[in-house]
Amino acid sequence: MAVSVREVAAAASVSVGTVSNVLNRPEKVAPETVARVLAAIEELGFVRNDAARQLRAGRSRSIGLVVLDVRNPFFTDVARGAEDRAAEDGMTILLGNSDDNPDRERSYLDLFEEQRVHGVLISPRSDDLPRLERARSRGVPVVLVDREAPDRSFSSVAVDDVVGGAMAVRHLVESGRRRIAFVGGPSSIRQVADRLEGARLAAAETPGITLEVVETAGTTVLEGRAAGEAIRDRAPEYRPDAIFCANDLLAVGVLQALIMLGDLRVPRDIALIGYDDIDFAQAAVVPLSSIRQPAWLIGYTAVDLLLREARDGPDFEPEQVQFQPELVVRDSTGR
Amino acid sequence: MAVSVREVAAAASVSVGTVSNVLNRPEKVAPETVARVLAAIEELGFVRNDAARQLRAGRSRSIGLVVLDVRNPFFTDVARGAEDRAAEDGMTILLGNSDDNPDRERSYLDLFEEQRVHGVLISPRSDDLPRLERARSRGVPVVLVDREAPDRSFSSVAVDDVVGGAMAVRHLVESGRRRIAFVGGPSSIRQVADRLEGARLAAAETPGITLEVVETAGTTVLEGRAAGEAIRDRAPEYRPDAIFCANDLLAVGVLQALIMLGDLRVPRDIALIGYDDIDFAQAAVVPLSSIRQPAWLIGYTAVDLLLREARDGPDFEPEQVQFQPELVVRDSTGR
DNA sequence: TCTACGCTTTGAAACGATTCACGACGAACG
DNA sequence: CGTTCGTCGTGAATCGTTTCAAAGCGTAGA
Repeated sequence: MAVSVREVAAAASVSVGTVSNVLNRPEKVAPETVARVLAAIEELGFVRNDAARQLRAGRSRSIGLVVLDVRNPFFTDVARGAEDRAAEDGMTILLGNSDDNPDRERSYLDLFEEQRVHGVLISPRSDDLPRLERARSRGVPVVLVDREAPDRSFSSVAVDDVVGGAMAVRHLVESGRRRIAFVGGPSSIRQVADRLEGARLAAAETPGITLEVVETAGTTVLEGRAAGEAIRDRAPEYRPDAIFCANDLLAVGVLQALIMLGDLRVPRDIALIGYDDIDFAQAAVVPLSSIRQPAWLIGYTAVDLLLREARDGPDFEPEQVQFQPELVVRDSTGR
Repeated sequence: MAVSVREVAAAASVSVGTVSNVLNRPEKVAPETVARVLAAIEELGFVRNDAARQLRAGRSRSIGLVVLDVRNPFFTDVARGAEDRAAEDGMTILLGNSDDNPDRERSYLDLFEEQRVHGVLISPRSDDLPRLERARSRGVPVVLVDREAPDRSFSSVAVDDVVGGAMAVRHLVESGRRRIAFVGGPSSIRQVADRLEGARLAAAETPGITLEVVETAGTTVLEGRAAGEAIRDRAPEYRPDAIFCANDLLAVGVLQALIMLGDLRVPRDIALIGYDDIDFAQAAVVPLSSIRQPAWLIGYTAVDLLLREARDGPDFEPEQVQFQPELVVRDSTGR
């Protein structure tokens, strides 16, 4: 059924070795022979079998990427950055999304290991570092995305979420807000926990500021809407005067609840700030203030580190790249 | 370096065949032996080499999916549907995005063929059907997503974009609009062309309706903003009183240009309707009317067809599934 | 005691591309 | 004319898993 090098070789009256050379090192083969082999390939419709290739090579030409949620534009931007850098070296990205589920995360890791990927990029949900250690000890480079290893044992590309969280709350406080609510969860997600920590630090800087936590089960628009409805339905005196959402998706949901399904005004009654500065933040009902992260660059840099680690082998020195978040002020916090 | 079945076999004092059986048909092996082999696997840290597995099996356990743009939430939803259905059969989705670039589309197809994927889902940009024919003739099932084959020679899952386009314009006309602009492009994208065709049909139904086409180079928020700015900057008498965008991303961009960067009011000055009904449509500055498509279901169904085709072999009868679009009215068309 | 049967296990063959030591050939050189 | 060198091409060995015909072994029935 499938056409193999052997048949191509027969058709072109050369050996299989020559066919392989035409495919991989054409300059080593006489031009005339190259032409003959290419003609045979064309005629027979030969397509290289990547599995056989990989088997021989020992590893594949792809890189695994596990993200928390593909539906979040932030992560698709990261993926694009990764894809672009990978393409420069003729590599491919295998994209998996864990949905913040440790089992899914693990199953993607297993899958990637079986595929003998060139390396794994992961924004690990849980603190399953031992597992990552093991992968690495098997020779699979691992780069942490959007998260740093506690002991700097892994390379990582991250943005300081504690600083970002503090930025957001400091901005709210400076705009005159006092009763702040943090909407986000679950706290098992590192990003969420860090942003909250930053928020706490910033809140503590000024006396009289209260910081309440409204925990959500996830970070989607839907969950944001639910949290927003809960806040909207409180008696006015129990409502916060500002909300900081762990990401823009949540903020969009909160916005829907407050404005569209309720009759609160943003920012008059409640100020709102999100995180990630996705494309839609700017076009929201009330343009959303947010904390911007260089998503594309994160992905690009992560693959870059990964490839360097793969090249240098086990004596590679892990490297931590840290980007700084940036405050983007729009109407939702009362410009 | 890497641990192979051979070493596991040696460690457990069995043959390689038995190790393989433990992995694939444990019920055929004596329980005690299974335990011994599993212990050896655990101890040596054995990980199956998928390349070798595939080489033997002849094809991989993944399905290729080429989408036009991963940044469009519509397509990530399709991808999620596909992933969910694939997972039911222990398969994986390989995601590639063509960016509406025929070269990229082709290179992903090549890649998938080399990987010996189980099949390919594609929303083909160009009319490169011959290429798809060829892939299929090599035994790779192909299912068209969001597009139908002219001659019904391929299975497909689609939504009738002509009907959807007509729906949108009919709604605008019924709301009292007369001078309609269609924003979208390039027309080489089938979805864009079809939606425009539907728009033309609907416009022709009522005398006195004009339909102008504002062609864009792509379907992103950015391009929408550019088109919106061009329209905004016209003298009032040359402005349309309604805009139909080929997708929600464009509509969001137009919205930004009209309202945030300009001072036109939606829907008072101009009504606006998009397409896809992505999550953000509802939370836009002015909640966006749109034409909804069952994205997740499209992906799910496409994989389902694909797997059926793979099972039934070459005598499979191509099947066309067609979903109906649905009008969602929100403020942007003046509810 | 012998045959038949079922349950386990065995191990060589196969999948297809790549590699590499080696051979063939011709040209250049002394 | 013999030697050396360079260019091309060869084909067996290899990667790791799965498959499958066959064999080993114990038990039950004849």
